Amino acid sequence: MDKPAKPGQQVLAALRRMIADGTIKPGARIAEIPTAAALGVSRMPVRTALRALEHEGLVEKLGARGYTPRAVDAAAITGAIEVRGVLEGLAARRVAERGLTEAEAAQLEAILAEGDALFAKGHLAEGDLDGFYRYNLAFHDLLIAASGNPSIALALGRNNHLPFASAAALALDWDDLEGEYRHLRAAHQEHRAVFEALRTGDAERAERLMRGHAAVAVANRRAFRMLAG
Amino acid sequence: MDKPAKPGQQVLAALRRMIADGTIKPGARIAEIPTAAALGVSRMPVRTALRALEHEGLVEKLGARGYTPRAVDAAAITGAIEVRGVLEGLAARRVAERGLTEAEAAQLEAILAEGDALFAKGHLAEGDLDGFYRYNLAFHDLLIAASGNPSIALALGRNNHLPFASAAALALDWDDLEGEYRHLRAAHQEHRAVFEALRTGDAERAERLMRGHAAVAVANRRAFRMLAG
DNA sequence: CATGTGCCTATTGGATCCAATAGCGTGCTC
DNA sequence: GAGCACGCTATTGGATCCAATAGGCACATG
Repeated sequence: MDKPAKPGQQVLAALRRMIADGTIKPGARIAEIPTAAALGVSRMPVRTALRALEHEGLVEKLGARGYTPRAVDAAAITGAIEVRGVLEGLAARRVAERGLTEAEAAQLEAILAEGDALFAKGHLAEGDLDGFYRYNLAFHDLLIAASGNPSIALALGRNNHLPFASAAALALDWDDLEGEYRHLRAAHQEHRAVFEALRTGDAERAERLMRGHAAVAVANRRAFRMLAG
Repeated sequence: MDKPAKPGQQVLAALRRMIADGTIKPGARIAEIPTAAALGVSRMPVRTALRALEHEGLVEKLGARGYTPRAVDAAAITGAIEVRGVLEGLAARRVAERGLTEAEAAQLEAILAEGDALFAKGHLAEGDLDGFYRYNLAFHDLLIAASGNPSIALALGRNNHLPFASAAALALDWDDLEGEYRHLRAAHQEHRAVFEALRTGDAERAERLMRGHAAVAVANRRAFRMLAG
């Protein structure tokens, strides 16, 4: 399981990482040939990856002189999180309006039970962060899938690539695990509240809750500290 | 101006058209080699175009057996329009919250004046449809740009490729020009209402109006008739 | 007769090569 | 001395070739 990654995917991941961690600074040119040489592949996967990153909005074409990373500042991240908020809010609204099916309710309950289990003992254990990651993602994904509107998932696909913008991107402060425990538990309780709104068919409330749920990520100071540092 | 199109762009446009007009039906396989042969180019631009269309959500990968057009039904279009509604609603909200600058207000007023001129004489002339198209697009684009959130424009980029989903896609019933005149004038009046909400800083109202403005496109029967026929 | 296995072929992904193009520097001219 | 034009070079886009892979079919076996 260490090396099954296809070359093309590795190039894409490598470029994403380099852009994210500042190895390639915004404003710097990204040409195909040097990049391909540096990564030890041909120009082809690099070209593919750059086109994909352009579609994702991470880089922008620089005329006929290659690409350059798009500057990603705190405002951009905030904007992406706002977009996620309204899209997931729309998903929640639609699910509430349509009403939960038996199967969906059972599935959501099962997912939320995982969350309950994580926080039952009052603190975070080692594997719990990974557990929360999966639980959180499952909740959001199921909600989006249940919305019955594929355009929502499609539109969300973009934002998830920006750092900290995705629901999957947990910005954890490892120096303040108690604080993080409270944050994550609050998020879990918001999930429960959304679930109640869905069950009762309160579309307005479901949308509002879901929007607010995304907004808390904006308040996470850790993300901005990392940007500054 | 007849032949300046780059080969790659032509392939992309050709595939889009073929998918839109049903030359390639959903469920049918799109393989690189036959497609390239049919279009008289090599596999490379076809590959590029298919990747782009996949990002746009018009086709989906069929395992290792090529691509297939995504089925686009009335529900999909409705969904895309809903997404456009919440995104443009978010843009309007942000502009209203932040307040219009002098320059933005003047620009919007100039654009709206174009709309006023179009409807002043009480009926639609020949070139007016084109005029409305440009006016409408200018209004929406300016609003999105003024939101200061590039993620909105990025997310909207996806939906505009689906037929009838974009603000630029006017579904006109050429057999009922009087009815269309009323529709378009109503849209123009909604623009005016949004502008008022922006000026007064009523974010809630601006968002609601903008959402409703997108929703009227859903009610347009013409789109569904075209789908059926 | 059904099922599992192994080979074969069709198809995509990657590498290398070639052509077109745009930017840029230099030199000439006014 | 400044501006324009020409040619050069760097870089992307396209074509062709090769390798890896997955799906399908046939055959053998239980």
